[in-house]
Amino acid sequence: MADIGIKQLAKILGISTASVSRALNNPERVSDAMRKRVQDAAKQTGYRPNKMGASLRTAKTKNIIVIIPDISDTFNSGVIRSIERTASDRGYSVLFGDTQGIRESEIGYGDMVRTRQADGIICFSHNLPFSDADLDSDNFKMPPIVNSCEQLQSLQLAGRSIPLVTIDNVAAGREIAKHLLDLGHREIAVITGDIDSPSTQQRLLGYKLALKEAGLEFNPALVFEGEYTLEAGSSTTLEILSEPQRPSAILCMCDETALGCLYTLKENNISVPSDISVVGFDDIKFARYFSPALTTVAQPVDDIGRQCVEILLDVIDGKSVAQKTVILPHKLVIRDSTQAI
Amino acid sequence: MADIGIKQLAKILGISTASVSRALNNPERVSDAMRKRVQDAAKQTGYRPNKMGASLRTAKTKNIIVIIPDISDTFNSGVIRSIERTASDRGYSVLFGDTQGIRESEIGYGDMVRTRQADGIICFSHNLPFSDADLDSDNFKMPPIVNSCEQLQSLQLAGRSIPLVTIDNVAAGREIAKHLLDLGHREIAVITGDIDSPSTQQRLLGYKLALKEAGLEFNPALVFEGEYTLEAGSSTTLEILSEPQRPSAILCMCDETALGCLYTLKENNISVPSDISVVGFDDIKFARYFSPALTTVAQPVDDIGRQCVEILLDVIDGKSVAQKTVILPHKLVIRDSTQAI
DNA sequence: CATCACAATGTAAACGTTTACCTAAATTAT
DNA sequence: ATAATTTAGGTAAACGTTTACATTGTGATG
Repeated sequence: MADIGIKQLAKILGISTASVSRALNNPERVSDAMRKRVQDAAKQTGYRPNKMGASLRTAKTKNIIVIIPDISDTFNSGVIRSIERTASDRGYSVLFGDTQGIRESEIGYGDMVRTRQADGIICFSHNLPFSDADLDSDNFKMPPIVNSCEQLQSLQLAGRSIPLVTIDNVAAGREIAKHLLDLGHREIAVITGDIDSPSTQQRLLGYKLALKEAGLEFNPALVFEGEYTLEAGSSTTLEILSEPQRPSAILCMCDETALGCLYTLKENNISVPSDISVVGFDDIKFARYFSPALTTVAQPVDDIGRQCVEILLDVIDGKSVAQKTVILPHKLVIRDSTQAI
Repeated sequence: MADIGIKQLAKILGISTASVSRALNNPERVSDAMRKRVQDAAKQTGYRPNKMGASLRTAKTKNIIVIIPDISDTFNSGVIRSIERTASDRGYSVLFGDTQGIRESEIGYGDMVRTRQADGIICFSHNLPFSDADLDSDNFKMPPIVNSCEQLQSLQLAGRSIPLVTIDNVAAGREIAKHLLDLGHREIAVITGDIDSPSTQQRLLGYKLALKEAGLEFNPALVFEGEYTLEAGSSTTLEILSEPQRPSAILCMCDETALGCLYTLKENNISVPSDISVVGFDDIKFARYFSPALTTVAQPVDDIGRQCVEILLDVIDGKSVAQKTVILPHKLVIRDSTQAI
C-alpha cells in the first residue's frame, strides 16, 4: 500500500474525513473509542497528513524564515542554532536565506511570506526585506517580523515599529573601551564592521562616550572601516601598522576581526598583549582557545535566538507584544589579550 | 487593495485563471499581448501566487531539507552555506534541521518529506532519517536523499544505494599520517570523532595504512576517542598528556579538535611544533589564523555543498544519477604546526 | 412525557493553484 | 475552396486538508 490520504483512511475505517481530522488534531472533540481507532489506524497505515493541504486550508505554514547575510559567520550560526531549536520545539520549521548582503536577495526572501511559504521573518539585516516600492505603497501590510541584533535604519521604518532583540551595543562598546582606558591605553585604534550598520555605529558611539568620560579627545584617524570577517581583521590591521603612529590597543568590533588582527600582529612580530592589547566582540566559541585568549564582549547567543522566535510567534499569533524591543545583557570577558600599558 | 488571488486578477482582466497561470508560468503558451497584459497587471496589483496552492496541485514543494547534527559547527556551516546558495539558484528553498545527533529528531525531520513539506533530503548523519520500522516495511519507498560527508551504516542500507558526496577519507587520513611519518614521527596519538562515525573509522583506517607502509606496528593505546568539538580537543589532549609516554605528534580528525588540542598544549607549556606536532582535518577558516597555523587536510566545502544539491535535484527530477557516489579531491595543507622530529 | 441541551459524527464547501480537455478561430495544405 | 492542422484561450476538476453547519442520538430537566 503506497501513500495514503485522509480520504482513504476514512474509507478504510468507514467514517468521514472530518472525524479523522478531528481525532488527529483535536482529540478532545471525539469519543475515546473513535480517537483510539483512528490513531491506531493512522499508525498502522503510516498515514502522514499532507502539510500542503492543511496549510492551504488553514493559511498557516508553520514555517518561519530567517534572513541572514552569512550563515557561516560563527556568531550568526550560534544564533541560528538557537533559533532552529526553539522553533522546532514550538512546532515550527525554519527556512534559511543567505543573502550575502545583497539587497535583491533580501527582498526575494522577504517575498516568501507573501507567497505563503512562511508565516513570519527573523531578519539579521538592518534593511527590511521589502522593496522600497512595496514599503511606500499604502496597501502594504507589514508581515510578522522581528529583527535580530541589528536595529533597522530609521528612514525605512517610517514610524513603524518592528520588534528587536539585541544587546545594548553602545553600553557594550563603552564598556570594553573603558576596559582599555582603565588599563592606561590612550591611543586606541578601532576596526569597525560595515560603517553603515547600526551595530557598528552604536559600538563606535560607546567608544566615543568612554573616551569623553576619560576626558580624551576622539581622533577619527584611529577608526578603520573593516568587515566582520577574519580576512578584514587581518588586512585592516596591516593598514593600521602602516600608519606613522602605532596605537597601544586595537578594539575590534567582532571576534573574527580580532582573530584576524591577532594573526597579523603575530606575523609582524608584535606581541599581544605586551606590545599591543586587542579586544573583540561577540565571544565566539573560538575566542577563548586562541593565543592569547581574547578579551571580548559576550553576547547571549542562545537567548537572542530564543527570544527572537518567541516574540515572532507571539506576533504571528496576534498576541500583542508588550515589549517591542528586548535588550539582553552582555558581559565583558577579560582574558589574556589585554594588559596595562 | 489587500492581497489578491489568481481569481481576482483573472476577473480584473476579464480572462480565465488558466490564462493568468499560463502567462506567468508558461509564457510561451500564450500570445504576446496576453503575456504582457497579465504580467503588467500582476506587477501592478502586487499579485503573488500562493505557493501552497501551487504545491498542493503540483505535488512539488521546491523545498529541500538538510539534516545536520550541529548547524553551528564551522565545517558544517560552510557546507550549509554552499547548499543554500546553489539551492536558491535553482529555485529551491532550504529547511534546516539541527538534530543534536538525536535519533528521534533525525526521524522527525526525515518525516517532513512524507508530509510533503520538502521534496528531498540532504543528510549529514550516518543514519537514515527514518525509523527502523519504516525501513523494514515493504511499502516503504525511499524518498530522494543524498548523504553528505558521512557514508551510511551498511546495515541500514539493506542493499539500497544512496548517493554520497564526500572526500576519500581513508586516502586523506593516510596522507596526513604519512606527512607526520615522513617528518620522522613514530609515536603519533590520534584524537578521533565519534568512533561510530564512518568518517572517523575511515580516517583511522588511513592512519593504520600509513603506519603499515612505514613498517610500523599500530598501537591501539595511541587512539583516543573524542568528538568533533573544541572542548573535546582540549579535554582529550589532557588525557593524552596524563599518559606515561608522550607522543611526538597528535593527529586530530577535525580542526576544531585540533584547535582545542593546541590550546591545551600551550596551557601546559608544550610548544608546537617543537615539542609536539599537531595536525587537523577540514581546513576550517580559522585554521590558518591560529598560532601556530594549523597543518590540515582541506575539504572542498563549496563543491561538496553544490554537488549535494545538484545530485539531489537530479534524483528529484527522476533523472538517473549516473555516478552514485562522488569523491571530491581533498588537499594536504602544510602550515606551521608540524615539523621534523 | 415532552422538551432541551449537548455530544458525536457526517456533509460538503472552501483554501488557491495547475492542467487535461474542449472549443473556436486562424493558418496551412491540397 | 475545402479539409486539416495549429494556436489561443476557456471550463472545470483536482490536489488534501479543515471546519461551518447540519444531523442524529442520548441523557437530563420540567
